[in-house]
Amino acid sequence: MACEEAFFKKLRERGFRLTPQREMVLSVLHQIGDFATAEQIHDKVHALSSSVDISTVYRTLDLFEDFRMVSCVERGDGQRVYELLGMHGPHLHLVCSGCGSVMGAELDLARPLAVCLREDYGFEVDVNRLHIPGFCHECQPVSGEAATVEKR
Amino acid sequence: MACEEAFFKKLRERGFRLTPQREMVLSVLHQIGDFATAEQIHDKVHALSSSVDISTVYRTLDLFEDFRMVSCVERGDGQRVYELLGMHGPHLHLVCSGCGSVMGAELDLARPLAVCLREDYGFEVDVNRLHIPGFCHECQPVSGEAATVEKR
DNA sequence: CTTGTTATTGCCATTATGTGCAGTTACTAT
DNA sequence: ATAGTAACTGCACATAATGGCAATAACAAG
Repeated sequence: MACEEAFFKKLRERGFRLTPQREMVLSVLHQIGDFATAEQIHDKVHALSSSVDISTVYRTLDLFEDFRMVSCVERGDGQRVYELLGMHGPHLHLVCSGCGSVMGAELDLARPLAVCLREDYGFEVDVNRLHIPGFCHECQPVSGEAATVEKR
Repeated sequence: MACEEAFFKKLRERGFRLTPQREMVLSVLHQIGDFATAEQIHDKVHALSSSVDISTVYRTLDLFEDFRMVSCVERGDGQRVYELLGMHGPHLHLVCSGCGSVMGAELDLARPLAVCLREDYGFEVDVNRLHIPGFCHECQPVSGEAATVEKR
């Protein structure tokens, strides 16, 4: 695939190396095509080559994130999920605190806020990494008040 | 302090109990008056009563968060810091990916975005929990391009 | 004050993720 | 093709945070 070639080239240009592990992680991400945990990714990579360690998967995902190839969102439960960017391109992540689902949203919606924060606070927002907590349509909090605390 | 009394009352109304551990955590948060990690908080609580376990501190902070007494932000390094709300009231958190500092910002700035997301996506943003990654004034990324990946 | 109920705690095991290091291997230049 | 160099990996271990559970203790009612 052309986009992968381009990525591999960019890797090498910056002094990184193209290893089988990195190829496999990328391929698995492609195959999954959706959000996946590091462990799910590792499972699939492990099926291809059983000696690949999960720490390598983590490091690879970090690298891909630096390269804006994948983005990572913290799901409601204490686990992170990784998504291959690419065709969809970068977008906002709406993370539902109720069901843990992650929805993509138009990135430009955050632009005005970014401008405000730059002008008023000198803060340069990294919109790519912005993820927004709240409740999706199905999980709307009961009544108008959010400050209701439930007993476990 | 009046605000603490009010909180304790609210606790009891909802069937929670007022324990010395919870009092101590609250008092320590007050004393610190700034962002602190769970471990920093635990250290200070431990000085007051040496048998208090760190898991209790975590659970207490979670509870306080549910009650909107504290808010928690994920700092750049993989650690979370907790802040006592109260006088400052809720606000946006601007988290610098460079130095890890956390800056407060006017909460209303996020309102227009929240409205968009509600109308276009049926997503109810939890502005209290919104924290925004980027770079503070001191840590502005070099040149205009953010996609530069450095070798470790 | 005594007693009963059950939220809470401390302890310890477990999970998810990150790190240090020595051996391995992708790439570069000969 | 060969050798040199430094990025990368696998392993073992470190760390932050969470969960299970029996013992404890806060609160309500008598």
